[in-house]
Amino acid sequence: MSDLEQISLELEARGYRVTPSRRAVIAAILARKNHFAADELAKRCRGAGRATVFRTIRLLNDLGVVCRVLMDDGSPRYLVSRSGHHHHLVCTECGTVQDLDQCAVSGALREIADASGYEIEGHWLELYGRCAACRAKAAVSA
Amino acid sequence: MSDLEQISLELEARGYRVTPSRRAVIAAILARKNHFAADELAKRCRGAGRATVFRTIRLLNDLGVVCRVLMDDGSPRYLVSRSGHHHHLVCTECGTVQDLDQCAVSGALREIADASGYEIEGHWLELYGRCAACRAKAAVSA
DNA sequence: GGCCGAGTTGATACTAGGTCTCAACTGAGA
DNA sequence: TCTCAGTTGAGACCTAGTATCAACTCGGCC
Ligand SMILES: [Zn+2]
Ligand SMILES: [Zn+2]
Ligand SMILES: [Zn+2]
Ligand SMILES: [Zn+2]
Repeated sequence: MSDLEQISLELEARGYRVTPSRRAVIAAILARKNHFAADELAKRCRGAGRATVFRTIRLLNDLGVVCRVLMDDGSPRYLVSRSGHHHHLVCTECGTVQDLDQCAVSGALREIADASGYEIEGHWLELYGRCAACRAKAAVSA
Repeated sequence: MSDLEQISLELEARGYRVTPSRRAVIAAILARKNHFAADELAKRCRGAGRATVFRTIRLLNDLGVVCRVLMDDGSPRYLVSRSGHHHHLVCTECGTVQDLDQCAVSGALREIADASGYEIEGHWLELYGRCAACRAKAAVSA
């Protein structure tokens, strides 16, 4: 079963219609190798208007099919990624995003909750760095 | 020495002029008890135009006088806060922001760097929860 | 005092990244 | 076939800024 079909089934299972517009958006997303900007996808994706592209991205984000990633300049990008709680490691040179399978703050939460009196409900974490490939390239050219 | 004077000296020490417009913006910021939106400050602050308010906020942010905080709905707010690396704990009910004196991820960075091959350069972290006051209020009304 | 030039200002236009509105359309089920 | 909730898209609108640029300010120098 293709990714497109799988996502379609997921949509149907939750009571959403799988329309031609939504198919077009999902196909355009799956065709992107790396992360993408919503506006860029809207321009690239004939078959769905801008509002529908944004709505579909939000829908897929809610479903856990895509993740929203904040780049180091603060601009948002989207990424086909695994669902469930996780964070990303973004290369500041080439933009490659790597999923992190563990949450780097979960361990500290109890301590922070105790010290602050807050009941911690959620968090947002992005990590920025230079990936192995970019570091190797820099080492060669240096 | 007032906060306003202290910040003015800091500006002068870095080669920036302390103009009436900047004084007005800084005074308006210091008058805010909690965090504030840049646009809201621009509306409230007679004595400086919108562009100058935004420019001054950015300047103060660069100087470490104010911090940018992402609320849980993603909207940015600013806060007079200490300089240096730190994070914030935001109450999702009343909006109170608490400075955290320790960085909750610094311990995990080495491990993540080793596992990923990335050289980690920075990160962005916000924590969300319900503060002690809001929890107490909820408990009473329940 | 007068002049210079860098720093600063603010009105306005512009941009990114979205959301809202609303009339038109679609399609699954009664 | 009728119905009506779900969906769509053009376009208006919104927030959070940044870019432009002519005008202004002011410290330093003659
Ligand atoms: Zn890279
Ligand atoms: Zn986490
Ligand atoms: Zn609170
Ligand atoms: Zn930190």
